[in-house]
Amino acid sequence: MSLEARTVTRKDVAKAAGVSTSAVSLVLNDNPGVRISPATRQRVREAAAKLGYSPNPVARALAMGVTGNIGVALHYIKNPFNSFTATILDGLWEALHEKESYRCVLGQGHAQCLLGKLYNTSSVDGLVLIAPPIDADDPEFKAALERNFPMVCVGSKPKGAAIDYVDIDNVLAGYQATRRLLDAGHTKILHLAGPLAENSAAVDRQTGYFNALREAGLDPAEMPPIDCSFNGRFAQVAMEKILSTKPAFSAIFAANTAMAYGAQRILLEKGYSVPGDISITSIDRFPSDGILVNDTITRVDLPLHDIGEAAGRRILERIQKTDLPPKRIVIPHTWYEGASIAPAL
Amino acid sequence: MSLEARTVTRKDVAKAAGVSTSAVSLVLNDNPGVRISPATRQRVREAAAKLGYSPNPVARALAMGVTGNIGVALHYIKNPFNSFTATILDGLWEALHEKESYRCVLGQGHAQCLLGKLYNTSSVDGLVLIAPPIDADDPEFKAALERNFPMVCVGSKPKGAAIDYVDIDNVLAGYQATRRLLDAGHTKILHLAGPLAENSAAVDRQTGYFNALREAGLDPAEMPPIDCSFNGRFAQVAMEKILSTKPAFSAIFAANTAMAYGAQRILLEKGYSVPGDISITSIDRFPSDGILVNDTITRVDLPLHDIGEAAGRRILERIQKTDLPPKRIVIPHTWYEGASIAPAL
DNA sequence: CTGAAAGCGCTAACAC
DNA sequence: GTGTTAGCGCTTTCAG
Repeated sequence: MSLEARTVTRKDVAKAAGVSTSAVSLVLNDNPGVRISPATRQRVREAAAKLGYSPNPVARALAMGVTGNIGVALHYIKNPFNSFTATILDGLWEALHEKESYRCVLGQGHAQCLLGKLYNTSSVDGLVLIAPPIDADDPEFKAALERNFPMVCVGSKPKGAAIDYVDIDNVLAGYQATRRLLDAGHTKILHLAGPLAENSAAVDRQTGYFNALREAGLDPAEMPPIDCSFNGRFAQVAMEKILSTKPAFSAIFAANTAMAYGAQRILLEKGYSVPGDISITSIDRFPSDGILVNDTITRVDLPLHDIGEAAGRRILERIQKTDLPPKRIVIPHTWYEGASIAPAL
Repeated sequence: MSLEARTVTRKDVAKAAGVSTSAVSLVLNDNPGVRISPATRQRVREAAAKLGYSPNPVARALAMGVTGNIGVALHYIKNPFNSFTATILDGLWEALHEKESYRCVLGQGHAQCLLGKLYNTSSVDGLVLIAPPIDADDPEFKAALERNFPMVCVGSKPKGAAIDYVDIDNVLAGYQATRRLLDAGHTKILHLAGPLAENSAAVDRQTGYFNALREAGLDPAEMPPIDCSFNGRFAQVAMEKILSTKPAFSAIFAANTAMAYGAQRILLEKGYSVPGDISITSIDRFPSDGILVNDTITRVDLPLHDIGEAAGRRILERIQKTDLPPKRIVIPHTWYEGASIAPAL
């Protein structure tokens, strides 16, 4: 009897109720197919209640081989809980609580310890990877994939991996954002891309951009997209550099709004007007906290909550039936008409 | 050998390395005080690496009695991941990853299952309660408290509970927000309070409001605060009702910005100008995503990130030394001068 | 220095 | 119907 009161276990309940320990399990788990006299049930329940017994989830997990929690791998190095991930989590959360109540275990997302720390065979029953910065032949990732460990990717996936993948149609989104500018008469459209090397969404959006240009008879090679790493700062730096040479564009398609705002900021600072001189489109969402935001950039709106929800439902599905074929789940997006586009001169 | 490859265990490693299973543990855990021949160590490590062995965390947790993860109880019924909690989590996260890498287990926060589901004696090593809607004599809560189970409250705490509590000085904040209006010459100040019945922060802010009024020789009883439950909608409803009778106030102190914006919205709709006709102060923060927000309400700024960080450090401390006396941790806040105050006429 | 053995608390198959 | 028993995978004491 140490400082902390001894934890009450099945044994105590069994003794108190005058039954065997397994009887306790059977009663408390309402094990179907096993019938126990109502009198016994009653006694067990009472004893459990009186002693304040609740089964040790760790022991239970060890015995049953399931933990009841699913891991979420966030990868944003510095601030994993921005409003982007938060909205996804919110949707995920909702899905995970629809039926049984799974818990979310949040894991650090540095590539190396991503899987090793979180997954580890049995600490979680499944894994939701939010825009994972892993590549397809990461050994841990490959092992998990081969073992058929339940995983679903959100918003981006390791190149070429056969794995569930939830996202919008990024090619379409990139196409629409570009097309909108083309329709307004713009022909010189600068594309601020995301991290093309590691983010499949960035690549897809760029593809959409290329498609739209080609469809309009323009040459994508004329103005190569700029990799700003989905980062507003980088976009600012890039813009400054570009503007220092005479700009040969009248519009920008930024692959996310952080870059869009970064670019806009510099444009305004340098005396350009938006959309007067330069039009902008983007792909992203806003924090929907009911706070009034300066909501001006015309864009594809990301249904983050829905994406999270779909991911949640899918991981549950996959935990149930571990041998489902990998599936791409496309969430429909919408278009938001802001005030960042003007007709080309 | 079922569909899923058999998981590789200590035994396999032991066999492969030609040692006993305990030797494996000893080597892999770098158990101090136990010396093992470098040759053996080497062989064990190699075998483990080759087999891709990693210890089962559940079994380990059961054997050691610690899980390495800390539970976070969110209570916002509908959308737990708003930018408010996200910012706290972000700070918490940072603290939890400073040394060893604890994991966060997120739990549903409905009062009943809050503790029962999450805490359960050994599924988590400690608990961070974010503005918990529990009361001090909830049996589970009391039991945990008595057992000295590591817990810390953030932003609000069960009335009268002897428990660690991290927050700003809400009385001071309420005082400052009110005082600022008084200094501008306002004497009829409406207070939109939070859920006074269950949220200690709301109560404290109200106390600050009362203090400021009294100090100025005004009678707090003249215009009773309105409980809007920290909710923008409720604030809107309340405002409409109040405005339908001739408003007898020239300023509003809203205990959070959701209410402030809710109130402002109705005021604008009804043709009042802010701050022309009505001045507003508040206590809150904004999403700092680098997105341009319409940042006009003058207010006390909530250092949410710092609060989360402090909570993380504290829970770690408390896990280490389980018998620390309960402590109130006050995080300094700052003042943000927006544009929502005009001198009283 | 190494290996055997006893749990951690729970579940589930299997006799009684 | 009810109780006994053998693990789940790991740690750790205690002999060898």
